[in-house]
Amino acid sequence: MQARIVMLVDLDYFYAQCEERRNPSLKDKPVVVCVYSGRTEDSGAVSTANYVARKYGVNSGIPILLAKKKLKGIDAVFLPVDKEFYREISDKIMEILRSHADRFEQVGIDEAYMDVTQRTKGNYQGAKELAATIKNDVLTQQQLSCSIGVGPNKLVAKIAADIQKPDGLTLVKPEEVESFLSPLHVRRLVGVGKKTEKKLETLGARTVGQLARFDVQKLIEVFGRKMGTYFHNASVGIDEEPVQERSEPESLSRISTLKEDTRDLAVILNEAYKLCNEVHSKLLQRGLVYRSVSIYVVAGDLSGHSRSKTFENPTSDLETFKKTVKELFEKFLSESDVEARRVGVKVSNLNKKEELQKQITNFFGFSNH
DNA sequence: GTATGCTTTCGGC
DNA sequence: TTACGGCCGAAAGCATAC
Repeated sequence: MQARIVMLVDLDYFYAQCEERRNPSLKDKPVVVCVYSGRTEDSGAVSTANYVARKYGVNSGIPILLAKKKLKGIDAVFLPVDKEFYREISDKIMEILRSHADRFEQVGIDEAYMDVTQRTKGNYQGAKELAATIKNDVLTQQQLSCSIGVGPNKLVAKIAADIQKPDGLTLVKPEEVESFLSPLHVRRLVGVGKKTEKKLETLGARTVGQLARFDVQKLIEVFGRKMGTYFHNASVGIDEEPVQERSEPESLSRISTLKEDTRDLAVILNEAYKLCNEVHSKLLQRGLVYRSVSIYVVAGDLSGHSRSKTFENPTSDLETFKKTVKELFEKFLSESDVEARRVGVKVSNLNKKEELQKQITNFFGFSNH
């Protein structure tokens, strides 16, 4: 059993960089890729901005109108998201990355983990050269830059990739892991959210280094065996999570913004059913069945609310989906007095249809041995 | 007590 | 002065099971 070498490849400011590639004259201007909600002209939020725009404080998630204010008087370009175009580019780049990996795991549209232990023979100089080759291949074949983190596992590779970007390459060798992680805030560890951060702070652990000095037993007392052990391991850079193909998504959802805020069930369902149709057609395309249905409401004050229901048995039925969505919105409206600004629907607990049938067949047909 | 499953909320991109 | 998406998986809280 050899020590692993894992890479995390992150495509830089992905949507905006795709737009720069399509129209290179944008390159020296602020480029702001926006999700327009359609409620009013320019209502919506910024999805991604290039680094020229970021210098002006234009970051992901801010309102489009705020971005325009920050860029007032500047020769900036605002574009709507073109997800299909980005998806095409992503697919081609992921193919390149996959060809350089022993094992490959795509995470979202612009990130992937690669296990490169075998082909680098566990050698970090080899890994550095491979990473440089990958960056060069992506640049010459698809004209996009990326940032790569290299380390002994996914946890370290992911954090390393964040150290230098855009166009970064950061290696953290096993003997460097401790000094690399020590000064970082505990919040950077996967599994540490706001509440856990608070709890750890109370215990006196703000940084990963401070967490590492805690007795495992103490952590187990506070967080339970599973999480306590996990936190201890993470704090000293131990992470055994394998790089694994992610074949299917865990959930499929659609959300959209209403013309105006409302509590009118008919208006809400009219929109929600359209979303159901779209989610359902994606389900069929992928040959998936669902076991849970959720609805989502963003209120006028932008607070989020949801309701969900899980069935005993999986189904792919559209009418069941819509009926459940209706029940959940009725439930939500009776329990809450907020007005809906955006409404969404989601299916989760997904499974491949054929595999389900295989399981049933196996169970009923071939289990008598 | 700890694990597991379900529901709701949070937060990254 | 305010302004505000869409999608995903992770986190957190709770109930129940072992």
